[in-house]
Amino acid sequence: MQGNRKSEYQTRQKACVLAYLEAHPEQHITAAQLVAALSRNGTPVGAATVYRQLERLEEQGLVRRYVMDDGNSACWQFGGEEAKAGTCHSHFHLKCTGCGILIHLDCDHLAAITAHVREDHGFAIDPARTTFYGLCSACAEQTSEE
Amino acid sequence: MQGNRKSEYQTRQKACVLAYLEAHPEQHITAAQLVAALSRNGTPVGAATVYRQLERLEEQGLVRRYVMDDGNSACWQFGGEEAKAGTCHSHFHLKCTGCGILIHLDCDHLAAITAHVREDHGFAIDPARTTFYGLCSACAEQTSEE
DNA sequence: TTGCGTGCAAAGGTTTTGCATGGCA
DNA sequence: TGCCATGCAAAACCTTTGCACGCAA
Repeated sequence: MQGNRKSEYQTRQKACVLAYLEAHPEQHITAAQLVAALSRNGTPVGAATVYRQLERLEEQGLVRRYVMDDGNSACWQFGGEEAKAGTCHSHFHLKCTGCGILIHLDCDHLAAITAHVREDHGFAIDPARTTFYGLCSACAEQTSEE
Repeated sequence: MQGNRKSEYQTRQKACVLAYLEAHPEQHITAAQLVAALSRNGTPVGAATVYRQLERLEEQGLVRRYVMDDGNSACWQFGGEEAKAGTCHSHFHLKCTGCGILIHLDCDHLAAITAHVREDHGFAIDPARTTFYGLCSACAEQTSEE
């Protein structure tokens, strides 16, 4: 079931987008930043193409999309190798809305969620695309004392 | 840190916005829906006013703002006080990546997740911002036979 | 009366789409 | 060669802001 669903061309722009995200694995990057960075890199890519590539990469599970608190803009982060290798299919991610850190959570307890929801609610959760939002312990302290 | 900062007029529009949200405590309502609903109700309120009131209500903790991972729209829901109290108002959402349907999931089993992750992993999940992605039963069938 | 709240419209920003051209296979 | 991908620009979208008028206190 893996093969090429369609003929997908190998283009320079595609490689540039992915390469940049790969080079910044722990950063969340907005579309605008990506456009600017690539332009600065000497390999300019149109905004429309960036969005189209990001959409495609997201579908392929190579990058992950996050939404900023204001809801006006989204940012992307490379997170492909794990998702690609399939080692993430039983573990979830925690994204701190305070500092933006991404925590990989390996826990059998949580793996049971998928089964529970599928059996009791008829919904097949895709852990690779699902991220828990909240506050990490450090940010929680800051918030509480504010 | 509480309510009456003063010089807040009591207007019909303000009451209408709050009344509508109060009347639909378990629903997510977008600004556009709110505008449309109020207009249909015979008490039209301008979009700008709706946003201004929502912003104010959010500050006062009377309503809560949700940002969908779609990124293109935000929703509001009445119920700030309960959320603050921390009572297991664990209300997660399932979003089907196939048809886009949003399922509201009220389930005690899932409420335990929040507690577990907080205690064992030191991470305070915010159910309001967390959405499970996956496939609903209908879309799962379509995909499997494709 | 005073001044906040409202409405309309225009601005602001992000993301999507249309269409002709260019590049990969 | 065929066909996908790109780029530019315009559109679509949600949200915010400016300004004059209306209404609550």
